[in-house]
Amino acid sequence: MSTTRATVYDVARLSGVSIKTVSRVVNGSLQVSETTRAKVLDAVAELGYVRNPIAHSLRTGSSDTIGVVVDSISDHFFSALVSVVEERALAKGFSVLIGSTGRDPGRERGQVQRMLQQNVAGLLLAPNTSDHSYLLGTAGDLPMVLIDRGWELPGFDTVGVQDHSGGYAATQHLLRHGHRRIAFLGEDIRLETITHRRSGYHDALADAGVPLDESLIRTDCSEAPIAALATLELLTQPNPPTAIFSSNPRASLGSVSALHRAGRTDVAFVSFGDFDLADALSPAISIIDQDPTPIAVAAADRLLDRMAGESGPAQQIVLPITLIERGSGEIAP
Amino acid sequence: MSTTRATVYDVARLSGVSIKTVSRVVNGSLQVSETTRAKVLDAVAELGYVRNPIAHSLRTGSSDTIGVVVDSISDHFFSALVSVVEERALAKGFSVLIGSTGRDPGRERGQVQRMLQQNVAGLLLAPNTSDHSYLLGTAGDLPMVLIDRGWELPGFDTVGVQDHSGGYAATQHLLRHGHRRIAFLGEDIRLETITHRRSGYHDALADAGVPLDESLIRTDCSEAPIAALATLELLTQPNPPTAIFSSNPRASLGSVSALHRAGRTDVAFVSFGDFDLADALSPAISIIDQDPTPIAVAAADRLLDRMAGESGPAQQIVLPITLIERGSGEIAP
DNA sequence: CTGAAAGCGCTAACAA
DNA sequence: TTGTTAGCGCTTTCAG
Repeated sequence: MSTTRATVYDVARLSGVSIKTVSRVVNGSLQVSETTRAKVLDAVAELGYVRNPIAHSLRTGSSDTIGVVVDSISDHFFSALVSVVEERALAKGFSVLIGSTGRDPGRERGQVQRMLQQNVAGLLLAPNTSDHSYLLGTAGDLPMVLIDRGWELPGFDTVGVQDHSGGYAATQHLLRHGHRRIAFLGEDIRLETITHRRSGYHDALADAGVPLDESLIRTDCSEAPIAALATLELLTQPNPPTAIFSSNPRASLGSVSALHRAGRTDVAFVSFGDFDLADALSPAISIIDQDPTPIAVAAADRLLDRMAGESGPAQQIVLPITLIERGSGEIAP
Repeated sequence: MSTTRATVYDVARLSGVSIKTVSRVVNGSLQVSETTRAKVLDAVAELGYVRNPIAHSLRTGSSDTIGVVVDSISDHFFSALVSVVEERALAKGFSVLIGSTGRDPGRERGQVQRMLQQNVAGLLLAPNTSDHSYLLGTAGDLPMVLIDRGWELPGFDTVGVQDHSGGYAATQHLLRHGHRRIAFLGEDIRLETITHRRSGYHDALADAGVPLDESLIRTDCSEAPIAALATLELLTQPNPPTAIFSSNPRASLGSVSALHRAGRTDVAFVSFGDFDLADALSPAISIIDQDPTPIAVAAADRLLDRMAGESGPAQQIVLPITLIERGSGEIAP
C-alpha cells in the first residue's frame, strides 16, 4: 500500500469535517448525524485508515492488548491455555502479549511490570508464589484473572480446578483397587496446586487408615527426566510401591516412560492431567482429567467480561475434575 | 508504589537539567558529562522512573516488542519455538506479541497487519501459503525472519530444515529394511515443508525402482484423529502397506496411537518430528529429528541481529536433519 | 451536532 | 555539552 499511513487529519480533510468528528465516528460515538458519519466512513474506506493503536494508547492510557504471564509457554498445559486465550481475545479485537516466569517470582514481578508499562487492557496470570501481595500495589484497577493458583488472595478473580478432590479421588481409587503402598510424585515448589493435590493424597490415605510412608513421596519431580529417575529409585528400594499417583502430567510423562522401558507395566498408575498417547499405551493411563481448554475459556471470558466493565465481586471459579479409568489405575497389587 | 508514574519532566526538575538531557541519559547517549549523568541517574532511581514505552513508540515509530505469527500456539512445535524466542527476546529487553493464523492465509495477513500497527521492532513468521508476496508491500524495511517456509521469496531471511532430505532419508531407511509398500501420511495443505518431504519420499521410491502407489498416500492427516482413522483404513485395504512414513508429528501421534490400539505394532514406522513418549513405546518410534529448539534459536538470533542493524544479504539457514533409529523403523516386512 | 486547541510522554532539530 | 521548541496521532475539555 502507501508508505505512510493515513491519519485522522487525512480523513478529516477528505471528508470535510474536523478531526474530532472523525475520532467520534471511528470510535462509534452516537453523537454524530447519519450524513456526516457516512461521509467520514467513505473517506476512511478510501484512505484505508486504521486507528493508530500506539497513539490511542498513549492518549487513553489503555490499549487493545492483553497480557498473559505463565510459567513456560512450552508447557503443554500453558500453551493450550494461551492458545485459547489468544483465540478469544482476537475475536474481540485484542492482541496477546506473553511472558514466561520460569517459576521465578522475581521474574514474574518483572513480567507483570512490563505488561503494566505496556498499558495492557487486562492481565491473565498464573502466579508462582503464595505471596501475590505485590499485585495489590502494582495493579491498580487493571482487570486481572489469576489462573490455577492464588486462592488465598481475596479480591481477585481466579480460575482453577478441584486440586484437593482430585488428589483424594486418585488416591482413593488406587486404595479401592487394593493398594496400600502408593507413591506420590510431585514438585517441591510452593505451588498451591501441588500442595492441595498432595493433601488430598494424605487425607485419602488417612481416611483409609493407611499410614503415611515418607519413603514413597518424591517432591522433586519438576521435569520428566527427574520423574523417570525417581520412579526407578522408588521401584528398586527395599519396600517398593505397588502404585503411583503422579500429580502433574510432566512428571507422569517421565514416570510412565521409565515404567515402560523397565518393563514394569504391572505398577498401577494414575496421572493428574492428561498427556499425549496416555490412552494408546498398554495399559492405557488412568487420569484425573484437567483439560486446559475449559479452564482457559473460563479465565479468558472472565477477563474479557471484566474488561468490558463487569464490576461484580471477585469470583473464584473452581472447575470440577473427573477420574477417567483407562486401565493403569485399575491394576491390582 | 505511587499512583502516577514519573515522567521525564519529574526527573528533569529533580535533577535540575532539561528533559532532553534526561532523555539522553536514559537512552545511553554519550554526549553527556559524567556529572550530569550521575545527577540524572540519581533522580531516576529516586523517582523510580521508567521510560514510557508507548510514548517512546509513538515518537520513534519503533518499539520494544517483537511479533511472532504461527499456525497455532498449542502446536508443540510452535509452542517450543515461541518459548525459545520469548526467552531470547526477554534477554535483550523485548516483549513478545503472539498471533495464530489457524492456517488461514487471510487471518495470517490480518495478524501481520496488527503487528505492523503495533510498531513491532521485528517479526517472526511461519507463512501458510506459497504466496507471501503481500509481505513485500506491507513490511517495508521491518526486520523479518520466515520460519520453516517461504524459501521461494528471495529477499527474506529464512530458517528451516532439510525437508526433502528428511523425506528421502526416512523412505530410503524403510526401503533398506526390505519394505516395498510404504505409506505416506501428510496434509493436503500447500505447505512447502510437507510438499518437500513428500517429494523426498517420491524420489527415494523412484531411485529404488519402486513404483508409486497412490493408494498408499494420504494427504488429509492434518490432525491426530484423522491420521488415526487413515492408518486403520490403510491397514484394512486390499493390499496394505508394511511400513508408514508420517511426515509430521501430529499425524504420527494419531497413527501410532491407532497402531497400538489395533495391536499392529508389527508395522514399521518413521516419523518426521519427535513427540512425547516416542522413545518409551515398544517398539520405540524411529524419527527424523526436527528439534524445534535449534530452529528457534537460529531464527530468534537472526531476527535480533537484524534488529540490531545487521544489514547483510538475506540468509537461508537450513538446519541438517538426522535419522534416529529406535526400533520402529527397523522392523522387517 | 460539531470544531479549535491542548496535551498524553517522549525524542529530534536546531540553537546556544 | 546542554536547552528550547515542535510534534508523533490521538482524544478530550470547552465553546459554538
